[in-house]
Amino acid sequence: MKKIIPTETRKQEIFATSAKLFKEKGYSAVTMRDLAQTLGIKAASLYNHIHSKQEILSHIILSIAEEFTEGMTQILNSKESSIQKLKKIIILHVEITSNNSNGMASLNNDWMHLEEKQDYYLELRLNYEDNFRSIIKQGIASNELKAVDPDVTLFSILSTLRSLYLWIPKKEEINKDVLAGNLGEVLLDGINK
Amino acid sequence: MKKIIPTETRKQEIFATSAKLFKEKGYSAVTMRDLAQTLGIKAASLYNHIHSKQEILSHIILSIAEEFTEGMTQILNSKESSIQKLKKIIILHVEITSNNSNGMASLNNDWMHLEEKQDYYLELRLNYEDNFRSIIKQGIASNELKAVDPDVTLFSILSTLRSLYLWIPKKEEINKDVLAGNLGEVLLDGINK
DNA sequence: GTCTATAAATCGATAGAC
DNA sequence: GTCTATCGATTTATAGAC
Repeated sequence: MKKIIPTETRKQEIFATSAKLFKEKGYSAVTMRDLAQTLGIKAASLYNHIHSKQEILSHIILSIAEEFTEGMTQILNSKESSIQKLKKIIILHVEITSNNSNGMASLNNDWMHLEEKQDYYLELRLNYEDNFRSIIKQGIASNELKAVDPDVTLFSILSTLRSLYLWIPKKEEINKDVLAGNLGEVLLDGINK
Repeated sequence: MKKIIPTETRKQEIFATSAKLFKEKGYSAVTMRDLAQTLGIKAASLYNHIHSKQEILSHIILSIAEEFTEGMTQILNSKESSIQKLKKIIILHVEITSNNSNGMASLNNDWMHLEEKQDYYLELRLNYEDNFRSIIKQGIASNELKAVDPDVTLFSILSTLRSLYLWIPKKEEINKDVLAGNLGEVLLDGINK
């Protein structure tokens, strides 16, 4: 009796496996044969589930980007201190990265290989950074944060949060809340005694 | 009269142009024809100066990696406080990244496409991280630094420093010393008032 | 839903003229 | 030192049998 996998499940499996391979070698270096072989099928069979390699990349990156956009919107609408908003942003990154660390690699490193959807992705990213920066500026204005160059602060925190995908998979034993807490300490309070 | 470019100069030009293209699209997505066209010659002509595409990547990444190794050795040998050593590491990253931000992109994102030299690169990187971590641990032991998880601290600072290549090219008006100073404030003292 | 076979384009690299 | 021409391998994607 032949094992039949429903298309929708197979499609999710293709996205997940692709993200894993894209993280290891990057979008351009992963061939449809690599992907098929990892899934235990032939390359041609992939096209019964997806239309193109580009569609895979598009789905991986944009689904995460929209998740970040949604999270940022909720944080902006919450009536809390700037420090609390920054902590919520840290939690947002830990949460999304924990659930999809492979996809985060594509979002960080392979967005430039997006074709039709690249402009849309860049728009989401720019808006996200603008909102992030506005929270930092608000924190400085309300005297919660030190008056360091907001761009340096944004760059520093965001660089760390964007690199979480490299680090979280190696720290599986650690609790997400503990990690977010430690990151909040280091990123907000510093390490100098 | 024909313009003749000495091979050694041309070779440096090939390395520099490759690093620029590798930063934009990644090693795998840049073809020898892309590279040649940017240089205004034909692809076949490249092979009068270099032996393979792999040789280009190898040179770009390993020359920088060895620069970091050398810098770290000097910092380790300096008899200073842990805080001062950390500040020197920040300066080292700002310095190297300012001089070669395109190459830093390859070092960060394309090291997995190294072939013969990959093990050597990974050895240099691992040693660098071990030395970095030992400075942090020493700082905690001597009561200079807060007793946060050393791995979280290492990850956070190193993520920011490794991302400098994305940011420095956009901030050309800024002085390197000012940038290193601001980064030291944010990374070491935090932003919370 | 998966397969074999193959199309059409592109890849890194080489040979040899100038 | 650069060129034209080309090789052999590999790429994404399609057609059609089962």
